[in-house]
Amino acid sequence: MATTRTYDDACAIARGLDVVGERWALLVVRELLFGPRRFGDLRRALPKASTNLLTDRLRELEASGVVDRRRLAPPAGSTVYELTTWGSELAPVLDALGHWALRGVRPPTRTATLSPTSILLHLRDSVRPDRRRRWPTIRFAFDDELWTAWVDDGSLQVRSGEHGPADLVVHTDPWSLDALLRDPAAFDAATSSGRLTVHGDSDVLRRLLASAEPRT
Amino acid sequence: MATTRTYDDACAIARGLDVVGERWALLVVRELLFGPRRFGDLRRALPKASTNLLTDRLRELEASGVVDRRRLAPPAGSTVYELTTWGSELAPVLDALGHWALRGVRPPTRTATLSPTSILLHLRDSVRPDRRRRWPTIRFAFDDELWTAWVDDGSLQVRSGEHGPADLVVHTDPWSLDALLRDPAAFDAATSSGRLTVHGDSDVLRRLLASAEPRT
DNA sequence: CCGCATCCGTTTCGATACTG
DNA sequence: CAGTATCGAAACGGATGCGG
Repeated sequence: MATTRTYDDACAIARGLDVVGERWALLVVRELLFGPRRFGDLRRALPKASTNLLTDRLRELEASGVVDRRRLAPPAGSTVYELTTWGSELAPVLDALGHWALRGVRPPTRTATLSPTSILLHLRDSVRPDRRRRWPTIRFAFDDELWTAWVDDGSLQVRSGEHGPADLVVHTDPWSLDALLRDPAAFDAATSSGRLTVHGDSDVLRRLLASAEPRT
Repeated sequence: MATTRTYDDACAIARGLDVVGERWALLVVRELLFGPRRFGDLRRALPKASTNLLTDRLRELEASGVVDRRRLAPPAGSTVYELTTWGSELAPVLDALGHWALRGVRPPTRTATLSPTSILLHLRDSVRPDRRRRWPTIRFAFDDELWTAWVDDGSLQVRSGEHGPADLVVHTDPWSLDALLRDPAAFDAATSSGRLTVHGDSDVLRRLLASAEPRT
């Protein structure tokens, strides 16, 4: 059964929390920021949320107009969840929360999870790709889940899945990418140890990582 | 007993939610945005939160560095809660959430509560005081709780309590002020019915309300 | 496998009563 | 005024089952 409790407070902040304030709700939204995802994708991205909880949140977010549930055309026939227009407008809220947290929160634990979406969000917010250069399209492959990234107007754009052809393909995992964002100089060590594989011009990724602002 | 559960997710958004994602936490922060408040003030502002819950949230927010608990000097001797510097930096998060909610959320119910802080937040975000005019300091009195508002650099500033002398004093309640923000033309009806009492130049308040953007 | 539904122990919430 | 104590209800979290 889905949660329906309310703060019954007329303030816009409280009414917003009525919609996205339940536990895990904003993390589901986070996972949908870069495009549609299947139930199993969300499960892998949020392994510490139980399946019934995921189901409940998706139903509630669907009922309140934040998420759309869509069945893909046969023969694929699978169900995908994606943000509505209104739901995608939560991006500034998540951005503000993430930037606030970075300024004062304790470092993550050793057992913490890190989803592809999370690290790509962080990559997008960290890098400052040189506007004068032409940047090719990058395909990120995390354990067979694909993302597409490209530079538009001086900032990195990311979408889930294959958005057209890519000029280079990067196989890695979220934690290795996180380590490279902290220390871009470890690029060669990551490739030679197999934590990072680049098909195509690896200098593109090297330059992108090097453009990241130093971590606070 | 205070809540200590965690998402155990390395993403900054999740770590932020570990701190302010528990139920009622962000509404407690909202109530502290305009300055220090006592436990009883918070209780009146959030009447639907039980007292033990308020205690738990305040303790957690204190432990994580969002809220400071301070005992006033004798003879007052009362305890007040106020945001730390980091805690006050949650303002953009609450702003973003409130603005997002206004664009898509259902209207409040008939039984909803509306705290002085909530309506003053809305007032502050709605009005566009004319920069060319000199605006006097306004004291708002809601049921013996006082706020001070003044115009600085074209926007309304609000603080809880008495911040220096005020040029006019406005006695009202949150719902009446909300109604006037929706319909500034009802100003005279509000004064003659006693829902609004102004000591001083009432045209100041009239002009301020009239500068509000029409509601979406 | 995917997308849930059901069951069940634990934690948190919410309401009321009570104390220093 | 500023919280505790208590207790039933609800939500969470983990495991398992099940039809497609």
